[in-house]
Amino acid sequence: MIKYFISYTNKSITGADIGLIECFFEKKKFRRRQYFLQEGEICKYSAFILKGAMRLYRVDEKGEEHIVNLFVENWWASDRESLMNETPSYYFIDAWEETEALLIRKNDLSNLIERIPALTEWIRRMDANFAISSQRRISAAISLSAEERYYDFEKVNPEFLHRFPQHIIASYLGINRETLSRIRSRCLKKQC
Amino acid sequence: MIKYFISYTNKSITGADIGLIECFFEKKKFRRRQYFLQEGEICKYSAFILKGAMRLYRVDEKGEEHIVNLFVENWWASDRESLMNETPSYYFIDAWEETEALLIRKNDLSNLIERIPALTEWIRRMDANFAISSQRRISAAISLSAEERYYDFEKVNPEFLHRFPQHIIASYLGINRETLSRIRSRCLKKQC
DNA sequence: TTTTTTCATTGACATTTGTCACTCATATTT
DNA sequence: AAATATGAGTGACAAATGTCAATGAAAAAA
Repeated sequence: MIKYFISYTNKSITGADIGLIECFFEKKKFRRRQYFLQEGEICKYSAFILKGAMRLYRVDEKGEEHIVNLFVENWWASDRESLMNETPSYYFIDAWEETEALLIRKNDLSNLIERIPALTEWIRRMDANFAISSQRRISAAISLSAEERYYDFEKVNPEFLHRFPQHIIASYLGINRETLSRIRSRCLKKQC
Repeated sequence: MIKYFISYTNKSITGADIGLIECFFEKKKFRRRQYFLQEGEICKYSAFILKGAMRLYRVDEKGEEHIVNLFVENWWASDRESLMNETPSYYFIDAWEETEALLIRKNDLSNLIERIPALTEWIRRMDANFAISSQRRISAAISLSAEERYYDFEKVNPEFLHRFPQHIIASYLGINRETLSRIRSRCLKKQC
């Protein structure tokens, strides 16, 4: 489990550090559809996903789910707004697949980062990755049509296509299932 | 100038640290419309804005600008994807207002962070703020109508309303100027 | 196996948003 | 002052996307 971390860093980590890391993280399994966070709760943990997939979504007044983010192996799942400010979350996070994750509390992570320089760098890289994917997503959302967003998604996240059903992908792209279905059938007719 | 940093951290910073920080940052002024980054260039610096406002945007095949982000005082302006991966940027960043900023190279910032623990914490907080605002933006983009997005924007960024013209705000929201104009006039008629 | 759920597709139609063309007002530059 | 750029508003119409309703297939549960 700790291998995931180590393989990312180029700096050496001592055995003592590894012990320290292991004792702050708590391994937890989530069954399909099990909540990691519910609307109104304060997010207490960041979850590093070892195996499986989670989704972060908002539920609107009509009860519709809107997929704000999808997380798979080696990504952090959390609502950073709630975690950071200790405010009730507007979102739900649940396991879409059977999931295994390492949980850590905000303060524990801060402490570890302070003590282990290699971790600092690794976490910054994860933050940068998140920032990059968010910027791409925003750029697509404001400047591409539904169809273009889908093809972009196909190109950037090909593995997601098989892992999540179409209505989840549609929601992630900000369109409804019917529209996505039509985009796909239009594409099949054109053989593209 | 360095005050901006210090006021954010709760930890004490020594005079030596301040000297170190000052010698890595380079102060630069941008005239209105002056580029900080152009499409195809590799982003070499992060810019911490002391005074003014910058915009990050994409230009599509038709030559239309799409505002991906707006930055004002105490925010970092950069294209993290280009900065991080040292790849040519897809975006432009320019000064919308007369702007004064502190520039720093990626490696210099990494070095400073490694040496000054208080900075680490502060930078993490900035990264978290960026993550929070990105998530809000994505959530709005995929789940709200143009009208709802505008009212949300009004609520979340009231200061932007007076600082940027309507066509910039429209683009930021992913709608066109005419639609925004109609949303506003509809609202005036209803006295809301 | 039978029974439910979940997921995908399609047609008819409504609504939202975009496009184009034109006008006016206000800054900004010459 | 005249000329030019910039920003905002509006009508007529087009295109994209959403909504509702119905169907069938496949997967999961009983």
